[in-house]
Amino acid sequence: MVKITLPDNSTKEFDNEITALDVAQSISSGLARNVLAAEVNGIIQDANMLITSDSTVKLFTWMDDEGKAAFWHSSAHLMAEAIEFFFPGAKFGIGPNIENGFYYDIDFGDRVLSENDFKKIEEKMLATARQKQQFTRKNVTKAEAIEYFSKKGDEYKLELLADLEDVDITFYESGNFVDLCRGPHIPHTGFIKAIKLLNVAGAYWRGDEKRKQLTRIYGVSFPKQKELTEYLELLEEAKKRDHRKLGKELELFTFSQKVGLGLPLWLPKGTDLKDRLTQFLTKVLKKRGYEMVSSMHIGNVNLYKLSGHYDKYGEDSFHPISTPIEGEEFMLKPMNCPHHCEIYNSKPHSYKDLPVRMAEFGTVYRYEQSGELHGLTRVRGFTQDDAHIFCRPEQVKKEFIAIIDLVQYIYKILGFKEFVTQISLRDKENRDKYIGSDENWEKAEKAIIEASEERGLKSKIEYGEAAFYGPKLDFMVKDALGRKWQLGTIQVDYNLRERFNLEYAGNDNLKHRPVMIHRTIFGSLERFIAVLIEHSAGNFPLWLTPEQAIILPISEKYHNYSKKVLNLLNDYEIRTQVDERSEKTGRKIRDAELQKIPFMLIVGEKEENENAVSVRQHGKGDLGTFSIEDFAKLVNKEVEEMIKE
RNA sequence: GCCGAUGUAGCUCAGUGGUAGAGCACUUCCUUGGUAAGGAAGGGGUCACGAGUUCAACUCUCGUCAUUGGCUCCA
Repeated sequence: MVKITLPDNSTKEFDNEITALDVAQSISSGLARNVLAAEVNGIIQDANMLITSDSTVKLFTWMDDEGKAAFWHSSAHLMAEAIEFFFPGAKFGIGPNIENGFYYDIDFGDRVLSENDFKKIEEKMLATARQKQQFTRKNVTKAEAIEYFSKKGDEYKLELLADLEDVDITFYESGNFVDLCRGPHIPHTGFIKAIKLLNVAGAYWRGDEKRKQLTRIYGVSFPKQKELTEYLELLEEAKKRDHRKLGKELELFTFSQKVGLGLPLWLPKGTDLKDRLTQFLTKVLKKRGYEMVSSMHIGNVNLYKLSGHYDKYGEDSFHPISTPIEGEEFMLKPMNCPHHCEIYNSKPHSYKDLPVRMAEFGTVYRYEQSGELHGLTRVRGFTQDDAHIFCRPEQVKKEFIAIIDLVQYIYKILGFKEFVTQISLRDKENRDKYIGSDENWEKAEKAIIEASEERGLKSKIEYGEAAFYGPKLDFMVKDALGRKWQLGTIQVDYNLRERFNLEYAGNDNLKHRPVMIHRTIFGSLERFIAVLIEHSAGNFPLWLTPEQAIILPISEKYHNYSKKVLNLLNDYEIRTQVDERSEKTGRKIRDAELQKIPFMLIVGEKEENENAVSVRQHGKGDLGTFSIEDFAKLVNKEVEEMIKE
């Protein structure tokens, strides 16, 4: 007799040994047809594994992340089998499932695999899938496993084996492919109905750039063709929203080989957008007790040696430049914090002055590897929306909460409704990697956790992800396509206050060290604007967009009236232009729509007579006739609504 | 930096071992038109760059640079 407890706490009893599939069958045959994997007493395993004693069972289908994981993991095996068929002797590294699909790292020896090979591999995979091959699990000893892969000549699997204990080593066999694998796998390959191999890439064996580079093949698979189609449509949509494409089309920024890699050139409209963003943020920050400061683009190399950044990141910075006569060395500023420390040190501080909140839109330069550069999201020169807060230890939590509120407010205004947070703490095992006393760390970690809880954030806690100088809280926004982007970060720092001898006089009249908090909301303006472009598909919020409206005269006869409208709207601080080209109205509308300008104001005889404009909204169509003043009020009211706290 | 792919007009892209193409954009002219492309003519390219093979290279080979998908890195 086996007693099975299900997640809803109901129980079922069976006479014999059973599998999770049998459990599913006892509930409904529909469920049984869809079960991909199961969790038995907390362990995720194959749905067809025998259950011999009373157990708690959870069943996973395609609707569950665990089900998808098994599905994609099995798809990776299926791909490996097909690849082994076409490329006998290929050696296999690892082939896991990932967030959206799977990959397999493979050593093809002298052969090269290209995307041209995808089609035949996909077809082979589908043909195999249709055979409903079972994944057979086999317990093997370490010696047996080593013998198998030695014979096969797969040194990667042998290396993986070397790290495994001689217990619970399992092989999975499906068709002609045998793999060292922990599982779980789906019951048979027949579930896999749609497959798409996406791209090939080089990937270092075990992520170590000193080791051999294997060929990584990414793919995705689904139980229904329709889901694959939808997924591919999502990828298409992402392509359409690519900020590099839209940045060009909307004339926001460009790059030039002559200027240099990773050094963006902001065009007039992009500059306008960026400036408006910084102006808005400046206003918000001042309201919240921040003071704006500014520092230069270069700093003495000794400054960064003092801060410790030179030792740690000197390799990733531009080489020092020297003054022509004295030979004094300067570096392009890689971060703002040392400069801000010196601003703090420019006068003595009392505990009464704290916290000091110092903000700067500081442009910094970092040597990013050439292969890393990507549009505006990874560049060599960028502007941080940086701030440093110098406060007393007991103020840390309050400051943290204030920053969390600020970040939330800003994201909301910019149209990001969802974000997730991660708290990065010390590695529990290895505390030597960090500087600062245990006491301070504990205080700071506690403050972060409490602040996060107090604001109802469901932060994921990661141990070992903290910076060497303190714990941090990171913000990741979700964009309109559900993609996550890391933007803001709040970090506590116990390093710089020692190195820069930061102090304040306490109420005991003794010198104390302030706690320093680094924080950014966007990370970098460049990166943020890239994310904003992709999130909004170039349809920026009305308050932020470079051009809010465009005036479209029906013909030359109305150019004078158009200019009158332009001047009036300018008086209302509405950003607009007149399209004076000798084109038909339909054409002007089309071009304005493509430029994603929020409002088109069509003016002709009727409007001139009535002192009005005919308003068409981007993506929506004709809104009817408005007096110029009413239109201005409409825009300004909407803008006000958008940015009010 | 490493592995793969790509590089033809301002943009999007065809194309062939034998004198370089389209659409859009641009210029000029005609047109003055009411809610997503009016018409005509014209200008514009060392086919990324440099070598090699060939009677002949935009095309084939190699190298360089850049772009791109990843890997590694990210104060």
